Amino acid sequence: MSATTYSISELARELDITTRAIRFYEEQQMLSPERRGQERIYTAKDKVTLKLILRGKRIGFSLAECKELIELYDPVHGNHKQLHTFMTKIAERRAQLQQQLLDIEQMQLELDTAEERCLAALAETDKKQNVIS
Amino acid sequence: MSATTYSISELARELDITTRAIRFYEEQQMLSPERRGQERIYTAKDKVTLKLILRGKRIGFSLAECKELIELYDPVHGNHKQLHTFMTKIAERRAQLQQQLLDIEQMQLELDTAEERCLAALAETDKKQNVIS
DNA sequence: CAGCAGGCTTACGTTAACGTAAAGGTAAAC
DNA sequence: GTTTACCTTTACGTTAACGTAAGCCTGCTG
Repeated sequence: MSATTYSISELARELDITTRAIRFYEEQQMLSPERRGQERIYTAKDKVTLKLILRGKRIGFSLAECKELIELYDPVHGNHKQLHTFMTKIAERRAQLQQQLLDIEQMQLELDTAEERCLAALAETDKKQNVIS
Repeated sequence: MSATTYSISELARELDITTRAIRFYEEQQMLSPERRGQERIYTAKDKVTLKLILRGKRIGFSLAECKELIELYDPVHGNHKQLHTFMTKIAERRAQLQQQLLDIEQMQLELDTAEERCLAALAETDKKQNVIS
């Protein structure tokens, strides 16, 4: 069972990012792919990590925050105190996500009314059109 | 009915941002408060705009995107073609919000399992503690 | 009237997250 | 054997979104 691996450009194509970005994430210690000579070899796990990063970014997390999320996802190795800080961070993230849900709901409502106003205005211009034609 | 107005530092305190940020948003044409001499005078509408900006930022929108949202919120004045571009933008934003909802759901699930692993690990260390004590 | 709180403008500094370019190494293909 | 297609490192450039500081005006207040 030879595990599937990826070259950097394969991953870049598949995830629609640049190789530069991938290397940058490695600089930031969010990835540590194996090497065959100089070349970076990525595993399925690396791909998952990258997807986590991209998802984090989509909801406006900084790379630093994404890194924390990845560490949460990592096998827990810490001591009692570390575990508590982890739990605290998880709670914080949860609260943030909750706030974002509210924000998104509100924004959807506003898009609704904005759309209504647009439609109403369109109806107006259509009327005038009819008068002319 | 003298409308309530705010000084820049009042708004800053209330919304928990700096006066610099508020002035910056004005530079970016997202606000245009009246002046009494040199001093900026903010109305309730300005406050709403600022809240829109802050909410946009919380869900990871750039200021440029926030500005678009504000323009959507503005009284519609455009012509037929403009209205259609507006509607398109609204649809785009809606799709983005929808994706964010999915992303947040996924992340919540992952926080769940991360928390479970933490709790499990805590239970382990507690066991050892008991053996020692 | 000196001092302080708050407001203004102008302008340079800073951080994050890459983009872009230069210079070079390897391996298959023509 | 030299293009072509990748890969590498190093390093400077760029944009967004303010932070920070300097220098100045103004209206109280002790």
